[in-house]
Amino acid sequence: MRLSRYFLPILRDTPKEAEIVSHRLMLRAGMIRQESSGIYSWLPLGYRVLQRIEQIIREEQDRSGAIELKMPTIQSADLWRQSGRYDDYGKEMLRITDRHEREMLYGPTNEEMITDIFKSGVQSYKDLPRNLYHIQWKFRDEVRPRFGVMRSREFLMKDAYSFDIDEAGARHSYNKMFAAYLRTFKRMGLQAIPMRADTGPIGGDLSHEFIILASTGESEVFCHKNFLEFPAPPENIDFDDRVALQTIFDQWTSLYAATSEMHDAGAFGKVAEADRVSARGIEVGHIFYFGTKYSEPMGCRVTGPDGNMIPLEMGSYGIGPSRVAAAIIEASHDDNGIIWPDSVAPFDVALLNLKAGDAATDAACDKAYQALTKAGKTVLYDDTNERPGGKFATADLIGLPWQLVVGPKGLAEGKIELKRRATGEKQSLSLDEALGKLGA
RNA sequence: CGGAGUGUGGCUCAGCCUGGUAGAGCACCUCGUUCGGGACGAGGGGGUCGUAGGUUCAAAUCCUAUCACUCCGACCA
Repeated sequence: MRLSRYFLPILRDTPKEAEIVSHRLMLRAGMIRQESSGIYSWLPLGYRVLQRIEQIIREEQDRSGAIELKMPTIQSADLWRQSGRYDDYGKEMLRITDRHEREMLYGPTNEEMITDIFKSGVQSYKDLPRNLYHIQWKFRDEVRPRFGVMRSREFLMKDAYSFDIDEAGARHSYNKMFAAYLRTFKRMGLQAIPMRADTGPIGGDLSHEFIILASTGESEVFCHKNFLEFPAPPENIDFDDRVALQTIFDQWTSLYAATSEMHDAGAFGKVAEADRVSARGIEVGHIFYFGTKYSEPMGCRVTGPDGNMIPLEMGSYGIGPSRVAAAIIEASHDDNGIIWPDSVAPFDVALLNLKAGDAATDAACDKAYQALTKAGKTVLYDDTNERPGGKFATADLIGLPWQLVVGPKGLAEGKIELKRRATGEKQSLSLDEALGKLGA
């Protein structure tokens, strides 16, 4: 993409409402724009990041055996009356009336709808287990939205729902998501720590929040420091291997880790002092096992082996990709701007033309652009005639993994600069060498 | 929802107290000089001062209402 043809509204000043670094940087880098309190547009650069995050989530959900579908944002109040949550959910739910005076709502979550869908499509225990997920916009009318997309009212959520015949099966389904989440966050460059969590309005008795440590996190968390080094499950893990998944679950829950709501100071005190981590954290995922809380009242049952009707054991599993985008920035930035992990960066390479209009420089940049594109790299080519200093600052702000700097001076010496954003390391190379380093 | 505060060109803000018909920096446009880590000069465009009402010869400024947004507390991906 040529910058001269792109839509990238960079801000030089920091908008005053932005309190935390991810919000500031997302606004300054032209990723998002506030439309209303807690409601944001994702501008082209931000949307690319969001899509990459979504794709990693999708790949790991699929790997674990979950099946993607798409449910609507608008739901009928009747569905929620069946579970009894229409009245329970309170003002956080955005209620809407259509032209026929029918009561509708903008979905804050989808347990009711998926249960309704599932029961209409499955009659036998032989059709189990299943896990269905979608990635869809949600709306929760937060009393106080803040921190940009970190706590917004409209937000994107991947929500998965598992259906099993019995508790043992449901626990395996839970463990699948547990392992998939560890892999998902690791791929995004985040070390997420599962912590025992309160189940809140979703209900149930087994629940973990996946927390990443960040000084601007909203919750206070306590954990064993070894969690910071734990490896995620490997790519080839067998999700049908109950023992292997239980082992992963046991490992990751063997040490102390809790949010402030679940914190047990006494238990934490037994952890060696040097191993204790008290920090602030950002919740990037939350998984629940809640048994028959929805299947029972909504009549989601199948015929079991003995011919009797059995209500399904369910769980739900959420990740907020829009929040994750902000969380990644909280975890990965410096004074100059964002430092994108390779896996979620909006483009792979920033190509900086230091003298647009100069024939030799333009030619070298064109060559690099084409070679990189052909090699499957995404390139944001700054072909504008801005002052070079501004290009460097902009490149650091938007934080692409690599910066390839091409100017007449370097070309004359046969050397151009390749900079790694994360380390600041710069190499002087010939154009071909630089392209080789980038895999082109 | 309780408490506090803010609305003035795209962004950051001054002006308001003490009414006299709107400013600065950045950004943007033109020309020129520049060009390797947020350039310089000259010229230029852009604002119903959140909205509605009121007071007044006169309102960004005073009064009333209203809307929006932000921050501090209880909820959540």
